[in-house]
Amino acid sequence: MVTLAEVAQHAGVSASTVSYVLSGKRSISTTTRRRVEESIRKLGYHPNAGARALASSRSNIIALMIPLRTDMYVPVMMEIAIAVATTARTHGYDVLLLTGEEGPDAVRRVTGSGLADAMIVMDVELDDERLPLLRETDRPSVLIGLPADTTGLTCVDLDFKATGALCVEHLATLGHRDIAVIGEAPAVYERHTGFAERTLDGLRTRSRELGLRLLHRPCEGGYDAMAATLARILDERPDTTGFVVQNEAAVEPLLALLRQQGRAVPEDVSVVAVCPEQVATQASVRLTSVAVPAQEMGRHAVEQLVAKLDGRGSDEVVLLAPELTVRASSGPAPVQS
Amino acid sequence: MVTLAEVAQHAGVSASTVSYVLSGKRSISTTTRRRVEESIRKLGYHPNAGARALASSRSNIIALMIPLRTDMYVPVMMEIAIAVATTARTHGYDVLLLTGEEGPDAVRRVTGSGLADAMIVMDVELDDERLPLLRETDRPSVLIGLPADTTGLTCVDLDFKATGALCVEHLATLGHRDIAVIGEAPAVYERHTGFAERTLDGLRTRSRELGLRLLHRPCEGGYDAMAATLARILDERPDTTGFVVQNEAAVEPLLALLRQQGRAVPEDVSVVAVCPEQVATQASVRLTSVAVPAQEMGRHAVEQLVAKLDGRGSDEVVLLAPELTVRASSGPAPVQS
DNA sequence: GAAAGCTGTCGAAGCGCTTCGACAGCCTAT
DNA sequence: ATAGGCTGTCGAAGCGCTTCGACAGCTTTC
Repeated sequence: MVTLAEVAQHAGVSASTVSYVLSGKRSISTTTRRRVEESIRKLGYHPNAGARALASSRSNIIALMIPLRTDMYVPVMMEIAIAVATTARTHGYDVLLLTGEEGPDAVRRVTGSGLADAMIVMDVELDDERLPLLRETDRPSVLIGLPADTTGLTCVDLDFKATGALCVEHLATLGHRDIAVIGEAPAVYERHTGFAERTLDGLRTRSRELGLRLLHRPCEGGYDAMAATLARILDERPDTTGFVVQNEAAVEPLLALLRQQGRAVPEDVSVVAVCPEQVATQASVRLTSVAVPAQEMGRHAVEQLVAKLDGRGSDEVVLLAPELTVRASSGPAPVQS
Repeated sequence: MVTLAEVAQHAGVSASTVSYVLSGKRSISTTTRRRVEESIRKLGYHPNAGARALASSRSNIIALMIPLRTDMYVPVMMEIAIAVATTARTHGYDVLLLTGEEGPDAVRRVTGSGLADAMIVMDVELDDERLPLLRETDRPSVLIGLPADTTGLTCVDLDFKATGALCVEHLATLGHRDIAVIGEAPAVYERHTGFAERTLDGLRTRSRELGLRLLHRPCEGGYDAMAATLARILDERPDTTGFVVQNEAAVEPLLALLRQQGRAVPEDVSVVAVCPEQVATQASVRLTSVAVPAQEMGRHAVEQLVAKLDGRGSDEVVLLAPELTVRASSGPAPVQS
């Protein structure tokens, strides 16, 4: 391993000079800088991460806590993770991958050991047990998601309430009066994951305002679960003509079932999905949808964090505005028979 | 931040004693050990990661390079990543997430800086440019995937050649003579990703041995692409009764199209998929499939790596045996008309 | 032309830990 | 009783870097 000292010797300067060339924290003459940079290149020098962290008490690592379970939104999680990793790199940070498994202990361990300078927490529950720790530590953090109480926290998320409202509005504009919501698996609601409840809130509030009838049914992914759920919905509300789906794994089964039952999309029923773009465009009917802006969320979270680490930035909640893209799965409600 | 020295003082012992309690590298009397442990608990001590890394030249971090593109196998990647992270934790390691973006430079940076003790590389291409670096560095590494030349490398992967053979055998046993393979996107083959080519190899070799007719067509995911590909296949080989699908995003579209064309699964045509279990069980027809053992691959990779870091273990290629699970999408070939 | 201010460089301290050698105190074997 | 061997503990060195204060050699200012 090449060390700073060796570079210094090779360039004929002191170690501190090399350090300052690297960090830019003091001015260095152009000639010296060039000589040092040349030596660094020639020797293939890479600063030792441990030594750096020890001396500067900065590890240049951002911790990312992802959910352990993979019962939902896997591609979204992955996209966020990748956006976080690439954005972090552009700011000189690396990303440490933590699973939710350890729970609050992971937070303690990471902040206590100085392993990471800051952390991003995904899959936040409404009353998450990690929140008190995040609030009291001096390490910056950003949540992707929205807990019940956001005081002293920085959050980034899609505005799911507005998303729900947007879906309902779209269907209402097309003349639909009876709308069914096919939601995430029951476990997701039981866990009080914020986004699911907020979407529902938006759906309900706006429906009421617009005088629509709304029926919400959670649904496991997969064909069989969807079949049962759909049967129930059509039994309870035979006049349903609008569907809002917030469960990737239910999208394709729903379309298949509707087709099978002779209900044409969008002529007889309209479907609006809340899902990644890829799912919407690759489905068997191109779906009118509100996209989950995974990449933007990841990027934004890192940028907030870097700002905080640089002493800029402050606690705030950023809710990204939803955008509804009209595709082939929604159209005017059929004329009342 | 609580330091080792403070713990030592609190427990009335020297710093080195505390260190030895923590590492277990020298014997410590039970009474002392207990006293120290008590102090650690009381003070909420966490060893400083940087200092540790510097003094021991061990960071206790494993780097995981995941592919940047998300054009295939996202859930598999995620499952591997999570398995790696959780397995690593049970051995006292954390995981650093690197995207393929930086390419070979990431390898240089990580090994040069001592950021990670070892690395796991996913999405290996047949002639990957990171391989020379991995071979010459003294840091252990494990590839998930199989390059063309494995000398001096440790690899874990599903035996995709055997997987291909297994799919063909299953269909042959059921009496199918004309088989079509719906593969990954063309880009995947152009990139010479090992698994795709190896599967194809297995499919072809075994077909030849069994006297079957085999047609391979790459396919982008999604409904439209699948429609075009299927039309082509049935045009070229109208007698096709067996399908092997190796592209998650093509599975559901294929089933929908077959249904739409009045080809019943499994009465008229059989479908065998190479995909994660979840996809197979949640599809609109429960799919006969060979599972990609993502979790096992991740776990195995970490265990190999830990063995190497402990001075045990050696270079070897481990190909996991494929297992075909018969479900509802395959059955006897229809009687020749 | 002396005081004051810059600029560019250096030396040394110290970050918190691991680990090596030393050694005190005790037990066992002769 | 004494040499030798264990066991448990300590002190000190050192890992490779950052950063602070010092200062030499300039330039500017009145």
